[in-house]
Amino acid sequence: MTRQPPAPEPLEARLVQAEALCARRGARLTKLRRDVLGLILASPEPVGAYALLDRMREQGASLQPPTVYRALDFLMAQGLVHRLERLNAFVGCHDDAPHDHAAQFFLCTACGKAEEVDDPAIAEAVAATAARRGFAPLRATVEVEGLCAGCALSGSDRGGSSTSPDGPGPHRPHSH
Amino acid sequence: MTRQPPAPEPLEARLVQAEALCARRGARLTKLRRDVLGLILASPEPVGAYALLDRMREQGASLQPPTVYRALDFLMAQGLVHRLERLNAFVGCHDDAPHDHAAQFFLCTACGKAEEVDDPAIAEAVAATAARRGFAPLRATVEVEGLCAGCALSGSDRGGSSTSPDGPGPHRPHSH
DNA sequence: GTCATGCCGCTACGTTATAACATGGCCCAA
DNA sequence: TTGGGCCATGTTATAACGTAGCGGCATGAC
Ligand SMILES: [Zn+2]
Ligand SMILES: [Zn+2]
Ligand SMILES: [Zn+2]
Ligand SMILES: [Zn+2]
Repeated sequence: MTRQPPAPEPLEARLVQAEALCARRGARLTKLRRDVLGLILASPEPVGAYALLDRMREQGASLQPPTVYRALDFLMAQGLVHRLERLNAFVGCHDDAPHDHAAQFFLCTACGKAEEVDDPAIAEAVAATAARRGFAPLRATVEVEGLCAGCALSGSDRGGSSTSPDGPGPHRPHSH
Repeated sequence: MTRQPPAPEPLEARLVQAEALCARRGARLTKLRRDVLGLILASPEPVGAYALLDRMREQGASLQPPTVYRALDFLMAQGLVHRLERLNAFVGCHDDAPHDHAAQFFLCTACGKAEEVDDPAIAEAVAATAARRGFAPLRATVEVEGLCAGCALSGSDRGGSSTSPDGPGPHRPHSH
């Protein structure tokens, strides 16, 4: 039980998919960029740029902040990763064919996980309000903090080890 | 024409109102906090913490980052100011009786202004999606970047100096 | 070949935020 | 009056996040 495989197989598949996507666009998913993307996709939680830096270095690479940020810029431009403003962190896009799309995020303050959703109703509500004000939107940041389904259950329904064995706690709530 | 008074009068009124509000709650709007709030309210655009620090020092104060951040924490806890995640900056709440309320922001990348709105439709759309996922939201960040009505006009309708004489440009677009 | 382009290594720096500890005033009880 | 709890602030240092700018090197076009 030294490591459990949450999703080790789809990772490579997603990398291959990303490669194909970039190739189709004439963009170059270099080894560095691919490695960074791999680390992001492998992480169960959003990753900060400096955490990525550390992990790359642990893997033998020798690089500096600008290199990681450039890779992140590329990946964001390709829509392969999103930036979470509240966390100063990055997550892989869950879309099958990533592009520059409107997305919303639900961030659990207990377990630290980020769920990406693409809800047209939210996007439309925002667009409608913008239109009403004569505002021309370019991109919208929607990030909701709270408790995910699992943590909300184990938090209120004390004693019931229904879905998630360990309750909320271990994660630092990220004060802000 | 060295200075035009955009809203110099309501400022003091809003400070008095904030004082009354805090008093009613048993919170103490000290001189420091009041000064910080005053600077934020006086600014036509969102202000960064270190910009506040500089302005406080220009006014003779001698303080360090933690002091400003503590004041900002207090003001946010009272709902008197909001933090804009995309800008790492702060704005005064436009609500008449500020409290901890859901708000959305429209940020103009041309003129740098931030418009606060409180649109129930957006809040409800977010809440509905959260409920559907079993997610218990605590607070939502909604920040839309784009061009405000004035800048959108002067940007597309070149030559027409309808409302805003100077087109978009002088403001640094804040890359991210 | 050689030239342009794009990617990356690297130094140095700028910006934003917090930890940790010390100080001073205020109120109240002993 | 004296001590202690509480809150706001002062102070020092450092953590965390992000960028400017330059130069080298590979790749691919001509
Ligand atoms: Zn996405
Ligand atoms: Zn959770
Ligand atoms: Zn508000
Ligand atoms: Zn504008």
